[in-house]
Amino acid sequence: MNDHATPLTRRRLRTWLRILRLTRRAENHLREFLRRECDTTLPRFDVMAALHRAGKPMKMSELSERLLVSNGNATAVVDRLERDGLALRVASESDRRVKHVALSDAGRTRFEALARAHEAEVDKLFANLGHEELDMMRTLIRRMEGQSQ
Amino acid sequence: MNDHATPLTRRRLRTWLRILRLTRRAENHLREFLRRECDTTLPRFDVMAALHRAGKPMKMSELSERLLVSNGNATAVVDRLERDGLALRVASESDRRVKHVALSDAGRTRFEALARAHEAEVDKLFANLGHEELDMMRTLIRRMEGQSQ
DNA sequence: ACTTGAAGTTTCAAGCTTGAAATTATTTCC
DNA sequence: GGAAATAATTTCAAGCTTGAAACTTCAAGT
Repeated sequence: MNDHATPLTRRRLRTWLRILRLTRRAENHLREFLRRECDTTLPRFDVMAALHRAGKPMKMSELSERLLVSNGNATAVVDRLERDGLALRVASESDRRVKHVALSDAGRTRFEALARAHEAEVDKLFANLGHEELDMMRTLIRRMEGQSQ
Repeated sequence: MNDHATPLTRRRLRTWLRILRLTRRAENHLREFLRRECDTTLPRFDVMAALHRAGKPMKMSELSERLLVSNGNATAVVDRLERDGLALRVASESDRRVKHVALSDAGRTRFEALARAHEAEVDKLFANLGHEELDMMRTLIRRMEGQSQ
């Protein structure tokens, strides 16, 4: 057992490239799906999902941290959602530096439909994996992130 | 065994979100690394890697297909690499619609240094995983892509 | 040769994304 | 209380990315 023909370093690189490819393919598929079927984009969906999940107004910085994007990026996407009436910005009362952002009623309604369609599409994408394989996948990811950051 | 408390659909979604987060984190880390230590960007690195790997001039369309990006995107990145003297475009002799793109000598030299640094950084990122876990990861990815798509 | 359709690439507008600088507000420390 | 450091957000330029339209060239059938 324990075939070390390929050095560990090389195998880590190959694995990373495989993960990257998988993610790109899935993202491309979902982007296309959201565009064609739902007339929206992935970044907008991600922001709406984060806001919906939070259930209460979020600070701009919480949003960008949650989504792993820059502050400037969050500002730009929220600007567009706000322009389209899907999100609202409210200045915080306790700290006037802070802006709270939340889905509007229209945004919440819109997102709930989007979320159902998106979930169904993800279900198709991962149709080949069952419970055990999915759990194994998440276990490996958790281990990967173990202490390295 | 076989705990189905969480429905399969929901578990597929959770797993996808975990993969997405892992990929984003790793990409952010590598982008930052390439910027700070190597004065370059991820898209440029990806294009150079594809050209280096091919070992011979590639059609623009082969490049964008390989990288899973649009043709317009490949054009833009190659434009910048060419401007910086790292890549070369040559019109095909047999088909005048086709442009072949390859690394210049400077580009090849530059990439070889970049690749070493990049590989070492990926090695750090995945330091927590050993041979078996990496193989398992790739097996799961292969199965995921099984017939869907 | 001519038309029609398809293929390869670029161009373009719009949107996404980053990192740095600027702006405004708060906190801390004299 | 005032200066200086810190924090939250926005602004901005540059680059990335897409999808559609335009352009050039090739292939096939007439």
